Amino acid sequence: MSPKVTERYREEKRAAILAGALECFIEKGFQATTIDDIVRHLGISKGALYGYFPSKEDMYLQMAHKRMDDMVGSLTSRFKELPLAADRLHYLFGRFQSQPLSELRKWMAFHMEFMLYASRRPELIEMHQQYISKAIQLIDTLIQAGVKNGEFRADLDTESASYLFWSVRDGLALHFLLGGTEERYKQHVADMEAMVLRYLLKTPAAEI
Amino acid sequence: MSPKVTERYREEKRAAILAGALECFIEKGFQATTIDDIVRHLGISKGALYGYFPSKEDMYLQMAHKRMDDMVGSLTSRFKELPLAADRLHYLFGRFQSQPLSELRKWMAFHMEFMLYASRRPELIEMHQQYISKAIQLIDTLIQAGVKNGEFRADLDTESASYLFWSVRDGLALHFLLGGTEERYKQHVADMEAMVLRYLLKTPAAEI
Amino acid sequence: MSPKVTERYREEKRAAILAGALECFIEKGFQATTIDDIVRHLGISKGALYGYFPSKEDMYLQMAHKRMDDMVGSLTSRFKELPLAADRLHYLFGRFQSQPLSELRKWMAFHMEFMLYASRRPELIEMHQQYISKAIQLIDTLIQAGVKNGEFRADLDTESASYLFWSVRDGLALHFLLGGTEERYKQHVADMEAMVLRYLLKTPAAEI
Amino acid sequence: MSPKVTERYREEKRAAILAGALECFIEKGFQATTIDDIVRHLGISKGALYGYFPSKEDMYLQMAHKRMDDMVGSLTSRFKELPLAADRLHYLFGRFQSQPLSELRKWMAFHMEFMLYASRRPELIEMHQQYISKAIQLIDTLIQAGVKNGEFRADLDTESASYLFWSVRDGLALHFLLGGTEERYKQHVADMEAMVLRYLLKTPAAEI
DNA sequence: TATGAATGAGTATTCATTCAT
DNA sequence: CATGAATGAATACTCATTCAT
Repeated sequence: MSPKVTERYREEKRAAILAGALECFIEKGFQATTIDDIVRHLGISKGALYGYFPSKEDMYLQMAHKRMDDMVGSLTSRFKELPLAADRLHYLFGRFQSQPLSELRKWMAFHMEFMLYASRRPELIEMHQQYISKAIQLIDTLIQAGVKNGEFRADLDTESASYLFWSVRDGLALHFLLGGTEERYKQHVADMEAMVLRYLLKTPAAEI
Repeated sequence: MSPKVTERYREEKRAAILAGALECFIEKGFQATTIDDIVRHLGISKGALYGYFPSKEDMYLQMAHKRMDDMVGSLTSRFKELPLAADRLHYLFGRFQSQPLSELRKWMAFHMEFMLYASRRPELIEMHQQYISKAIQLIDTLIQAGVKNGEFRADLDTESASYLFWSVRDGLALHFLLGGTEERYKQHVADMEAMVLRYLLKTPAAEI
Repeated sequence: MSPKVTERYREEKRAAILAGALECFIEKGFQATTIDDIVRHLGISKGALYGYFPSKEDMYLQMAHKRMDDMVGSLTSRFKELPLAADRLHYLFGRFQSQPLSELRKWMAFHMEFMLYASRRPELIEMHQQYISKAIQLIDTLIQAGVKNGEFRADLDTESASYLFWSVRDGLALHFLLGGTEERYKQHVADMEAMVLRYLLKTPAAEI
Repeated sequence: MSPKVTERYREEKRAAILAGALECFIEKGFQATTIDDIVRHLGISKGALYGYFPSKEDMYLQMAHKRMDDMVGSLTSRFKELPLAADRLHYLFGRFQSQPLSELRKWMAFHMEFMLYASRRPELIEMHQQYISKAIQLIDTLIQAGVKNGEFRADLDTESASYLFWSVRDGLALHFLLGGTEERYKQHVADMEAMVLRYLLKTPAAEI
């Protein structure tokens, strides 16, 4: 009869379990992580975990969505302070550069395993498209604003450009998944920024 | 009793097994493919298979190497007929575009599974670096030739540019792993070519 | 604070729980019905349920007894209005015939599951004998009355006849557990009545 | 390349596993018997068992069919030596009587668990009807022969009578599942024979 | 009394690899 | 060399029951 307290408690516990499970997944991968790993890590019982999530797969899905929403939310709010499209992009590349490589690798592995997993399950593909389109739209909107501003070329296919943006970024992370130095990675991100801007900007002379 | 014949026979059988296994891996993925799947597909016995390969993992590794060597070899010989760096790149993008999406997806899934697999096994990372560096060097050499030619900008970090080249390409494939139309994919490859060339070429005005 | 009220309340709640649990058991079977199913069906909490019954098994047992007592009670009172043994039997067969097959099946499954369950637990067997003997005695008494009346043959082993009566009845239900039409079932019950009467009656010529 | 030897070996092993599993099922029941119980009992590995049967359920089904076929086969061949329908029935009742109660109980429990199990799985019901109809037809044919012979009444619904026959038999076994003495059981079987014959025979005077 | 979160033992099935024939 | 029967470790999920609030 006290839904408020219980509800809040459940929500917190739920989040705690998700966080603990994420640590496990990132450390060992989705498939390699067993339910026993997770409950041991969290210090709870199997039954407790299953009281909050119906399956391992479900935990995985909710986690991926949460991560994307967090990223989009954080960027959206930050972008409000940056009126110029080029500045927004620059901010983004700065975030890419400042993320430690070790962390990027784990995220990338997590993300890839999700995609691989989804690619064998037709019912997850639709859900994944929604997931990924949030990121595409974010950049698409950014580039459209840049075009309106007069910062970027008017003849751009903005959606395609958004795809390319994420492609270089994800492709680069992919190549650093298994090796490469922090230093080299930063260099590549810088060059990537140059390449992307040269592609978007009206006057190539303006490039870095 | 002549060792040559036996040796040749073994080699052919070995290649046949690898080819059959590859078909299975591409169809179902590495983990999902069982040894039983492979021997059933090939019409041989488990014992026979293990007479040629010590483990499933080993088959996987040899296959990945073979694939890369084939690609590099095929491109290297094709490049001899194309003196201009820009033409070589154009040829490459043409290959990207003409590959059916369904096939690309399978290759990408195969490739990703390999990387994910390697990322959890430190002993495989070194081997993967060699594997990947073959592709990097191919493009690095191509770009260096372009710089020497005077086709490309002299201030390029050619290795970095090579990384970016493969990054956009692989990143794009990654985004199309789970969905997207053939048409849209081709459009993105075309835009990708524009972006890369705009980055490499001296006179952006020269771009498509 | 008056114990009477509390006691009465407990008794009613207890009966309500038993009734709700019965519905679940009949619908899904004893083993397949979970405590969660029952409390969900009743809209109460697990703790509440365990405040009234020490275990799932206990609920099961009490339920079976109640059912048998109800049946015997109902028949006993009905029999008072039927002086002739043959009429009493005819009434019984009428009840068998008029019970919808779908309902009979559920009862039969319930009954069988109880027996199977008991057959693996020696401590329940004694209890089951009491349970079953109530039904046997009911018919035994009926037949003895018929013999005294002069309706039935004097050389009958009445207890054995009572066993046979229930055997045909339960065996028939058993055969219809998994299939068969309502129509066919009624036919069999009619023939069953003919067979039983032909066995009990002095003058076979008197049969239907 | 030696299918004969292998085939025979597989068949024997298959039968041995079935026999061992049956012992376990009869001892503990289908659901209560774990795969570990069975392999421990047989002294083989789990993998070996699953090389012969795809699932526990499948073993169960094959076993039930084999048992029925064996019974029908054995009776059919025995009946060839008994021209009179009444003798055939008498032989059957003799078999019922001579079967030790302890064994009957186990068979009955096994049989009941099968039915209960099937009653919750629509896809098994059809299969069960075929299973049971073999027994019904055996007796139906027997009774029809008796009618033609002039031994039995001409106005019988022979199929219905066949149902009644098995009903008394199975119902009796059901009542002795949980208790009762060997002696009492034999008495009931004898009375059952009397009841059934009195029902079938033209001249009741001819009974016992 | 009522609640419902937590417990944790229990189980069918898969599959890479071996090895006797 | 080839065969394929055998091995056995590994793993997600269920549910009757308890007990702190």
